[in-house]
Amino acid sequence: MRLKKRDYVQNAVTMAKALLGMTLCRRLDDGSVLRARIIETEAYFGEEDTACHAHKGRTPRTDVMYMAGGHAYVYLCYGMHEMLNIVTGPADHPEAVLIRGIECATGPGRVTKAMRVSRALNRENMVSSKRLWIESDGKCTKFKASARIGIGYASRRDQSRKWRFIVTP
DNA sequence: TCACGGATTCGT
DNA sequence: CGAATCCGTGAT
Repeated sequence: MRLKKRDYVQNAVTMAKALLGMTLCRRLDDGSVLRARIIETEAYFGEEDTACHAHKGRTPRTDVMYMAGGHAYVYLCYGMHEMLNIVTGPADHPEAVLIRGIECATGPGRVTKAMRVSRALNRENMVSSKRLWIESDGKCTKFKASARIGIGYASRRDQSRKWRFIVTP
């Protein structure tokens, strides 16, 4: 079943775990649909999380994270990689889940390449979009938690949080 | 207008 | 493990 708005309006850490095993769906311009099982995620939680892009407050870039859960936040990293995040939580509290891996593509840059996701989908409403959404079969998935990657700029405390989640076989 | 640096990737 | 890569962001 396709996720509804209420499914997205929850804590990003909870959502990051829940998204494991769910299916990321992408309809291309030619009508074909790409589907992939999500196997790795990371949570970014609010201005209090120094690893979160929104920790310095609301800016043109982070504005989308302040929208209600269910929107896509896509940005360019290292000048060359597009990153797909799912905005979660209530409006005005910036939270998001980075999709780090799908079956047959690990690494956030590879995920967007495989699923043909670009910044053109930034701010997309995944509740109503015909181009990007998520489906769940309701099943639980086992996973392991570890520290987030590539956040050396964050506080030691936030670097140590185990907010990276990977499906276990 | 411009200096800074990054939620990475790939090859060795 | 280290270099490539380069545009966007955010402040001036």
